[in-house]
Amino acid sequence: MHSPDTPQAHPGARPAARTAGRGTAARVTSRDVARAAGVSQATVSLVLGGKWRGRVSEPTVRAVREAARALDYRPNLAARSLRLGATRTAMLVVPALTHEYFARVYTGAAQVAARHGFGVVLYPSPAGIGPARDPFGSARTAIDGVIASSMAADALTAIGDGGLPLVMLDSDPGTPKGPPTVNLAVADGIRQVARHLLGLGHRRIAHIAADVDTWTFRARARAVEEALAAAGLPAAPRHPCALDVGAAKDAAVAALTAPGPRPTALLCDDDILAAGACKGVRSLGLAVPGDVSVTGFDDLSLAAALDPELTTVRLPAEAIGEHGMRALLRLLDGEDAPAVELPLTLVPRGSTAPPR
Amino acid sequence: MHSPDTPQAHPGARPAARTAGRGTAARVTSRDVARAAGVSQATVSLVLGGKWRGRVSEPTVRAVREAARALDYRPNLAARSLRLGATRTAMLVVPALTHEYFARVYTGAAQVAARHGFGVVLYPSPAGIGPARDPFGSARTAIDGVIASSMAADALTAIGDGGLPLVMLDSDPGTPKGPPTVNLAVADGIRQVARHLLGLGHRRIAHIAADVDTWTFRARARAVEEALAAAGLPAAPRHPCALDVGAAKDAAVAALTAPGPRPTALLCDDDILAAGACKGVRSLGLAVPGDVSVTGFDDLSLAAALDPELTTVRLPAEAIGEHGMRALLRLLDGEDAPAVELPLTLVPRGSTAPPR
DNA sequence: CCACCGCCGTGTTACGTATAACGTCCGGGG
DNA sequence: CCCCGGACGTTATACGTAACACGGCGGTGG
Repeated sequence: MHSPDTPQAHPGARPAARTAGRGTAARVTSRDVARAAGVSQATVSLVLGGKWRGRVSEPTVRAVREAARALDYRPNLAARSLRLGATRTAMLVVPALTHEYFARVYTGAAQVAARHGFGVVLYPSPAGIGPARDPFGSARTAIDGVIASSMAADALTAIGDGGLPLVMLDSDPGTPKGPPTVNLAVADGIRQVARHLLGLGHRRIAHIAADVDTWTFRARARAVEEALAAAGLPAAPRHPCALDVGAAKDAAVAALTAPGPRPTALLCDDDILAAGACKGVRSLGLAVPGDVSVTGFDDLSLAAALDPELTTVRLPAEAIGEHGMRALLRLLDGEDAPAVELPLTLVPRGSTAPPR
Repeated sequence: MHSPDTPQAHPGARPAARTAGRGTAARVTSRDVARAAGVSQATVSLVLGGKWRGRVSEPTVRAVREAARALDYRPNLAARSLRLGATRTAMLVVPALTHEYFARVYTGAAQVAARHGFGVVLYPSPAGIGPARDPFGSARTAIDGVIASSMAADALTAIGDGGLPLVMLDSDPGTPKGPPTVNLAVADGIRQVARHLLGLGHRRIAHIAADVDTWTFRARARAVEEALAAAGLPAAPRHPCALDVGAAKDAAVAALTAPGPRPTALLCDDDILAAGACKGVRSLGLAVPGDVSVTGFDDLSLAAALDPELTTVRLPAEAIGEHGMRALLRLLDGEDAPAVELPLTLVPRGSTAPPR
């Protein structure tokens, strides 16, 4: 119906027909500004670069600035990058932008970046990591550093940082001399959830676990064990499942119909699983939170859209992105960045109640 | 013979001050490749640029390619952009990346872009549109074109396209000689929802409307009127509200407690409103869909996470991004792009049933 | 034997910027 | 009187790539 697109980039691309049809965006260069201001191009560069103290008189500075504004001068970023050998651009690697968490991480990183004159680009095709030897492709020459989120350590080396400054988010901080990390206090978050449930009187808690091998989910699983052990309770039965609503529903049903006394609470590894768990509870004719309490993790917008609203843990996703970007900026300045761990906060809502 | 290696004394021999601790990523240039292959830099550029038909012999071509691969050569994008006057980068302007729809649009656009050697960057700070005269800032020199989604036409001019090629998504196609548009068949989508409800037997339908002044929501509102009128029914009472769960809940309560016979169905402008509407229904002690049917629009992942799952309309968000990118590519090739309208599909699920 | 042409490359230049190195003009100290 | 040095700019250069214009060279036709 619509035109199919060519599978490979055509080598004989057209000369792009500069300013085809559109308004002729007459590129104004620093030399044009210089001419207009009656000075040399070097002076324009000095003035607009801000390093003119003691080198250019104030009237001249004003003249240059005036001319630049009058001509609506924008420095050519490609030329600047070529000259400086730096692009003032960071690349953010995330598994999937459609997951709200990562979109928020991006937002935070971009905000801080913009404040420092940096841009943030996303890793091209999360799914299609090409031949191992060509990780970033030519993009490697177009970025100054990399921020990678929620990646297995080996997956990162598979991508290949290409010797670029690197910051890792939500990743294993274990490696002693590895890249700086910005992490969430996941264990503490889980502990808060557990204490909340225990405080309500729950003693039989099942764990709906995400079957995903990343640091954050491994940390969540371990934290659940530790939190219950600390309360002197037996280990919670663990029901691993894929990270989607349907799988979680099945896992919840399995948890609630397992032999032995029925759990009164389902502690879920994240909000999506919790949504599925709620459906599982109801599919058995039980009520949330009347018969079974359910908790989530992440505080996606989903959590407040469910009925009842999910008791969950808020992740400061934007802050993760912000700190990640700040760490990268420090790296680019030659300093080294300290590891960061951000605190989480429990958000008690309607999906939890004392057991009947 | 090779060119004599004249070791000219560089005036400013910079010892790579920046990369202090990190691995010094020895930049390999096309000239290095040329030396290794025993040819000139021009030949390397020709070969790697793909335009050597009849200009370079096949053995030489192989030698160059071999050398490039051996040295792991990556062309410097800044230099290429400077030379070509084009950056092979598009900018996508969206209101909020954290909205799943826009994240999916980005994904689609990026996919097509990558296939053509293009990159996609996001408009820096959606919230902070700075002084009107400096819309894209210097970024304007770093992009070849703009794809703008869901913007009021005037807001776009406020941003200022800066004379760059422009494609508009989900926007008013009204302007005769304006930019190419890629739109959704919103009216038809609403019609499908309305027919679905009417087919189930509903006759008293209230409209929970988003109080947002963009093309897509204006189109939805008008389509609701038309669809009911076409069925010979009186206009649906319209309850506008902000685009969040809480507001929608209140609006739903208002709709259901208004004087006169109670509506048996709530047609909502999008899934988020539908989620809120469901809560409103239940807050009155009524059931979905037993007492009141509820429909959404967008088919966010949220729709399948709710209980019951939402009857909604699936938007081909990725396809919107893909077509947007293709249209921009055509514009950059000097051709002009036809307006596109993508079809929507109803997704019947558990939130609708015949009225009691 | 020369003119001509196709093949296979090479020399050179320009893109726009940042900065090192180099004047130039003056007032003043020795 | 001479030279020094600060204030104020300018000239020149390099970043890495793409592409234009040119040029040997070997064969071929006249």
